[in-house]
Formats: sequence, C-alpha cells, structure tokens
Amino acid sequence: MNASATIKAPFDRDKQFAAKRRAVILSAASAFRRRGYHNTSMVDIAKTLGLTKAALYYYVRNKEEILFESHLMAYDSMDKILKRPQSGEDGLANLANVFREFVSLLTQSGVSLLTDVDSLSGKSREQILARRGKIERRVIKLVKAGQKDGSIRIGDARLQVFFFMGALNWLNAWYDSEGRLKGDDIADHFVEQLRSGIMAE
Amino acid sequence: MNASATIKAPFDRDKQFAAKRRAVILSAASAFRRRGYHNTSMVDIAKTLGLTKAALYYYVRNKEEILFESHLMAYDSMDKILKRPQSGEDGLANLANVFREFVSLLTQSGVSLLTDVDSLSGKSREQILARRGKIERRVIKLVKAGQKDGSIRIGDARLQVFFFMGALNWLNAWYDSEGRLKGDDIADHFVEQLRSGIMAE
DNA sequence: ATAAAATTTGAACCTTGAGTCAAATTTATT
DNA sequence: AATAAATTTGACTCAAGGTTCAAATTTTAT
Repeated sequence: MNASATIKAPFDRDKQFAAKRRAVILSAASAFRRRGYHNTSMVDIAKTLGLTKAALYYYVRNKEEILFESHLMAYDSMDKILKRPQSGEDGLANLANVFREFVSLLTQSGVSLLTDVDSLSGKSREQILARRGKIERRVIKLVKAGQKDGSIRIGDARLQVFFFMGALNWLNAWYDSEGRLKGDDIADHFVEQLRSGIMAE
Repeated sequence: MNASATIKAPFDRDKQFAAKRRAVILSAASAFRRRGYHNTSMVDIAKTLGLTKAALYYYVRNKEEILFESHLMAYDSMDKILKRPQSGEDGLANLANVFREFVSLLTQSGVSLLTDVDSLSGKSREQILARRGKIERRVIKLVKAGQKDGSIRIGDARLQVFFFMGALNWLNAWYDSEGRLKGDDIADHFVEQLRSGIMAE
C-alpha cells in the first residue's frame, strides 16, 4: 500500500539487536564449554567478539543470564529434534535417529551441552533442570516404545538412557572440531554402539 | 630392643596428619562433585569438617592443591583397578570386569571423578590430563585385546571407549547414593549395556 | 605440672572479576 | 548537515573469596 514501502532494507532494529545478542550467547557458550563458566570472564567473552566488557551489558542483564540462555539454546535445539515426527521402522530406529541428530547438533552446530547448572541460582536452575528432565523423559518414552514393540531390550529404561546420554555429555570433554574425527563419523559409530547396546535379542 | 617400646599407641604424628589431610580432600572432593569447584568455598569445606577456613591451610597449600589431589585420588583408584591381573574368559570379559569396578568405585567409595580440569593451572593440569590419558590408553588396550581375540567388535577402539566412559562421567550428574537405585544394580545394568554395545557378532 | 610441639583461630589483606554510569562515538533518518 | 536514537567505552565501585600471620589453644611427652 504505502508507496514508499521499503525499497531499501528496513534495518530492523530489533532483528539486529536479537542477532547480536544471539552471537554473544553462542560465543560465550562455546567458551564455557571449553574452559568452563567460572574460568571465562566477561572480559574474555567481550574480547573474542571485539567488544568491551561494558558493551556486553547492553545485550545481556548479567553473566548468569548468558549461562541460562546457553542452556536454553541447547535444550531448544534438542526439543526441536525430539518434536520432529518419528517415522522409523520401530522404536529402536526412532531412538537411533534422534540420537544421531543429537550428536550432529553437538559436533556440527555451535550449540554446546553445558553441565554447570549449579552456577545458576534459584529459579533459573530449577527451570533448566526442568527442561533437562523433560528431555530425558521424552527419550525414556522413546525407549519404552521400543521395548513395547520388541525392538529394544527390556530393562530399566531410565538407566538405559543415562548410559548413552553420558556419551553425549562426555563429547564436550574430548571432541575437537579440528581433530581427525569428523562429526558424522562419530555419529555413525555412536549410533551403532547405542543400537547394539540396547537392541533386543 | 627398646624395653619401653610402645605398649601404648605410638600416636604417629605423620599418620595422623596424613589421615586428616586425606579427610579434607575427600570431603572437598565430594562437595566439588555435587556443587562444582567454584561453587564450593574454602569456608564451605571447612564448615563441613567442623573447622575454620584458616585451619585448612595447615593441611593444604591452597585450594587448587585440593582439586589436584582430588583428581589424583580418583586416578590412583582407577589405576589400581586396571593393574589387577585380568583373568576373564576373554578381552570382553576383562573389560567388563574393569568397568564394573569403575562403577562400583564411583557409587560405593567416596571417590569422585571430577571434570573441572581447567581450573588447574599449568603443570598440574598437564599432569592430570596425562593421568587421564594414561587410563584411557589402558582401557583402549583392553578393547583392542578383545578385538584381537574376537570377543569385541572391530571398530575405532578410541571411540568405543569414549562412548562408555561417558556413562561413567555422567554418573556424577545424576547418581544419588540416597536414591532408589543401589550401586550394584547400576553396575549390573551398565556392564550389560556396555557388553552388548560392543560385543562381537 | 610443665615445656615444647602441634593445631586452630580471628582478623586482617589482596586480587579478581562482575556490574554501573555518564560521557563519547557511531549509525540511521530527515 | 543536523539531529536523535542506538551503541560503545573508560573509569570506577563493590563484593566475594582465597590467602596470610601472629597469637591463642590444645595435645603430647617429660
């Protein structure tokens, strides 16, 4: 309608802001994963972005908020994976697909699974633990479905899940994107080890 | 020889000291495992022992030394397990035995596997990483032996090891000694999942 | 009971790093 | 080019917590 409507880019303020904010959090998350939350100072985070510490506070309320959002980002990604309609042969196949995407997420995208929940205080910590619990419960459901259709060995589903979720979290400690092993190789291998570890028969 | 020789206990100074020092480290290690290194203050550590912050420094050079020794303690225990002569049927059985003892160590004894290596500086960090690497290499050897005698599936042994060592480290995040699951149940389950995950055929 | 050594403490010190803010600078719009 | 809003900065404050130390207390041996 409006004749003057946007021939040039509309330089959306909010979008710009949101993008930069996201960059801050992703960059910080990566540092947290490598060096740990407490071993990463606000100055460190700022420097890697070519900014000054004070500038960070334009995008973020405080350091803890960065940690909080880092967690959220990872869990959002995992939720998205879990929500995709599962169309595998059976429960085991569905679980394997999800697990493969988890591994890919952690090796390919910049998203990292952080463990430093105890540096969050009160409400935030509860919220994050709730999210983690929700994801665990979803994965447990996948396992139980597989047990029901006979593709996954009968057993304590929770323990089965903890076992292979450990592999996922441990990735952080040793995976090096520059290293010899490519993310997909790892995914292939891990999926196979997961499958045979809980396959029925 | 000496007639006055030790009818009463010889109150061995050094032994007493060593025992208390060990207690400090074990107690701190447990706190580190639960709350994390940086979320545990020297005052916290002292209070749980009924001491004052300053008293800790009679037993320990500084906080980092506690973290360092915590790591050492865990790795010493694991080394001891790895050194026991393995007398299983085949490579897979040997590996399973070792893994079972690892799980028992972490669930039964107070020993905890810590991840906060990056809070150590310079030489200490290298030393700890070297110890961890040594253990990993030993376990990888066990896997390779199993591959050679046909009991373990052929594949990248290092990846196979990382997979199930993840389960071990993840234990810290969820295992609760007060919880419903007893350490041995977990060990049984995990060993089975490990076995079938890499068994040949 | 006393002296010497071992252990513990209270009260400081000191460093690090998170957070604040008014002013300077950059960017977008008229 | 002028202006207003958005962004960035330098310099500062402040608290937390690790570390030190001389003095007090407790323990062991004579």
